Amino acid sequence: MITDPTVIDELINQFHFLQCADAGFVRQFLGNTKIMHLPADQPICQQGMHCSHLALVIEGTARVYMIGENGREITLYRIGPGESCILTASCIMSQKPFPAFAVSEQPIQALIISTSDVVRWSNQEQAWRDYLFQLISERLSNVISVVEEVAFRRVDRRLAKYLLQHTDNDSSRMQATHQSIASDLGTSREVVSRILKDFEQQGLISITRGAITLEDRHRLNSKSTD
Amino acid sequence: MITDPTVIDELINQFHFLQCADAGFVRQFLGNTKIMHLPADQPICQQGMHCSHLALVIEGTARVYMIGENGREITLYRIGPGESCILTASCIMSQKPFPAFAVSEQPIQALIISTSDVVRWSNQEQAWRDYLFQLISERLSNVISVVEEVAFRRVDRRLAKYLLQHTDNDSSRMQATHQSIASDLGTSREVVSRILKDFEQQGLISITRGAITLEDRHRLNSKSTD
DNA sequence: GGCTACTGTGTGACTTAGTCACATACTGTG
DNA sequence: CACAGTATGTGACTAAGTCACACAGTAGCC
Repeated sequence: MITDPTVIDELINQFHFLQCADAGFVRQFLGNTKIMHLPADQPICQQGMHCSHLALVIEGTARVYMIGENGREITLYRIGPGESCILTASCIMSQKPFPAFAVSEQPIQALIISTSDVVRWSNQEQAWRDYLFQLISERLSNVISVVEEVAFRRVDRRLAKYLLQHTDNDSSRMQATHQSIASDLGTSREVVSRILKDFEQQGLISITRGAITLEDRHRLNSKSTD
Repeated sequence: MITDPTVIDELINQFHFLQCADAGFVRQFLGNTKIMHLPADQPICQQGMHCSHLALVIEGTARVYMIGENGREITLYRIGPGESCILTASCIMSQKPFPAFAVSEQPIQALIISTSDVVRWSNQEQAWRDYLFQLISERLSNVISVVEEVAFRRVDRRLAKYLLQHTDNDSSRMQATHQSIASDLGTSREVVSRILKDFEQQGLISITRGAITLEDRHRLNSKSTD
């Protein structure tokens, strides 16, 4: 049950479907959900789990990833504000176990919705339904582009792109260990270390423990495309 | 418009949602769809296309795959009777371009539904909606398991599994070129050829032009798991 | 039959990736 | 400053992908 009008305003602002939905639904929605807080680096879903709730992220991010037999990881996608762990939704709608892992990265504030409400509302309110479809579709194309990456693209180019995407244009600096990068890309730490070292020797980046600074975004960009 | 009562019986039998749906919807459904025939090896969707129709497969199969920069292919999943090119549905619901390719493998007989009907019915009929959610979710987990395969599993083991999955227990023979196998697995023809040759030398299979016969399913199975 | 074009397969040499077993370096805590 | 814990570096090796080209089976055609 959510009552604070400031919070309600924020929610309506962030979750577009609440703007399109009719007033009765919004009332019901606010009456049946609650806000949850979760610290950073907490597991959210385990592989094989059955999901009992759907979380809509208000603040913070979560990472959804798989673990291979060898212990290597690969990130499927991240969930940010306004999004939801749609794999959960997908599991709810198809009643299958969750095929991956999810963990909070930053502290998370999220709306919690019970599976029964998820299903009920999807039969009742078009705005909610559209939101669900939208998210699942989004994730499907996310995951498909992950397939493309791992199946076809060279690690050095993927890494170059990754560095560009994870830094601002001005600061050009990112906090990350080689292991965390490897886990995102689905490769091994040694490979990342070697390629980074190579980039450094070419003057594209500079490396310090736990952080990387881009020195030549332009040349790095041409590396990433070929 | 579909009127033939035999055909209607078959459809209701094959598409479960028609059994759950109310009579009015079924009437509407049959009134607004038509049956299409497509020969084998015809392109269905191109990457980047906007989908104008959804096809529900009655008979035959289609393959949904991606092509990498280098020309290599990887199969994301196949669509069989009772299923639908749900990527299309996903594109329809999220209004995004199609991120892959689809091609008929065997001759296809399919129900054609316009995008507007897809959307309209999803707002109107729960059985149809559930069918869509179910399919998209299914595909999402399909594609996720493809990620797992390519990111973590060795090609020889994936190939062993592939051979077992694509042969009956009794005949143990399959028609396929090394290239077609490579395109399914997302690797290159040479790699498949070499591994197959290796399997042959170990007495697990025998190879003839365009076909493979399994000689020792049991040992092949232990190869596939490790 | 024999010629030809086409498709399918084999192979070596080379590059890129991933694995394993370590060595080494940095950082915070007491 | 010593220590434990985390982060990175490196060589040797295996697995996978690329490239160039050889060669074998098949079908059509005269």
